Amino acid sequence: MSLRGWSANLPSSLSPPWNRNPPGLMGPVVGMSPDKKAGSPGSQGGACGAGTLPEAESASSPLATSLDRLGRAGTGGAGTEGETTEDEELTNLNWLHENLLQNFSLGGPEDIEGSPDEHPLSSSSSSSISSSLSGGQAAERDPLKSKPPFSFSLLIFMAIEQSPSKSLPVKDIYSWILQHFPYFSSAPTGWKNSVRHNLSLNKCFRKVERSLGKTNGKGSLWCVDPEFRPTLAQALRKQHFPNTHAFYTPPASPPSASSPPHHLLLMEQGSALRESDFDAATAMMLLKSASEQHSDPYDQEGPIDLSRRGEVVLVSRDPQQDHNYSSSPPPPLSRDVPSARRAQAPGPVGGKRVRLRHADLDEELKEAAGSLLHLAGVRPSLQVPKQRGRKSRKISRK
DNA sequence: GTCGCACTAAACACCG
DNA sequence: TCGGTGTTTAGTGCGA
Repeated sequence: MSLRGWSANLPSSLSPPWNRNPPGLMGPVVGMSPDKKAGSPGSQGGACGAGTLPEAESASSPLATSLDRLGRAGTGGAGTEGETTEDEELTNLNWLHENLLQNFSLGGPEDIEGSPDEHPLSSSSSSSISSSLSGGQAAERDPLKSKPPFSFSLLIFMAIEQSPSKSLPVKDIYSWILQHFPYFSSAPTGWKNSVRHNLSLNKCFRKVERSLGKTNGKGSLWCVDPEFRPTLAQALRKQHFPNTHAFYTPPASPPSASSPPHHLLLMEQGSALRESDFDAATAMMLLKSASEQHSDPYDQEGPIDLSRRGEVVLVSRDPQQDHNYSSSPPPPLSRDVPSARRAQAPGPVGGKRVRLRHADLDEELKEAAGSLLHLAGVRPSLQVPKQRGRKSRKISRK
């Protein structure tokens, strides 16, 4: 069954956005004139961080934990694009599973058991990446090349956060996106413009002067404003797992029981390529965000003891932030926060964080666990985040 | 119907 | 001069 096949079996509301979206999704991308610089994306991919960004390559982040390894392998990080093999991803996913699922004992192990030996992860996720891509069924690949269910801001966020130095030049951001979302490789360069647009306008991102000879001109480094890192992480989670609880909540019958849900079928069919990719990134971000709150040098709140479920500094759960991770009181929340961001004093600013109550923390942890379950293939009937992406754009606007 | 947000496109300026 | 980068503005579509 093809991806289209299974998606066709689902209600439209459960269908992943990239399938739910008609060809009009990113219509301009598909229908627009081919990228004049079509070669650039591919050619840039190999240069991700290597050579062009020594600081990113060599920088050993204080946060360089296993999570970072995960991130690096997932991104190709300091390596080249081609070096990121499925095995690496699988290894990392295994690590994720082995370490984190076991460390996260929030809802009880029954939530994450799902018979590890028969874990869908072992038979799907990473292997599906190559198999799906190497398959000759272009028609089935198309959906996989649909626009990822992440906003550009989140893509940038993931790219930056997965870099060892937590900062990337735009070029490497391009590369990361291209590497993880091949959709963009066939998209016109307009998306690059959007990336830059986001970098400039989204106050979540800050430009860092490059110290290595390069001054301000080309190739500034971009990093995530530490103040917004948790917010972005949460936005990522929210965007990807809006209804995590739906599957986090232990089902009446285990997912792997006699009546496997759609998602398991799909995983078995190796059709979850893109999603698995997303999952890896998302789960990593979730976990990283959790760990980085623990070690974020910018975090003035000090280390977080997950075992101490009293107060944890997390972002506000203001529904508004579900869609606007850049939201914060001082600057306007409107889409374009141009000079507001720059006018804003860099560095941590108090008052943006709220302390989550115990219940909220539980919810966070549950969501994290849900993400891991999702990563492991236990997914909520393809509960894909509410796709904010446009479904269709008129090809001819002007 | 309105509003906010994400996205796209374009133009322009700056820098190497 | 050219290409990459960064900024800004305008317009569009979608979901809440």
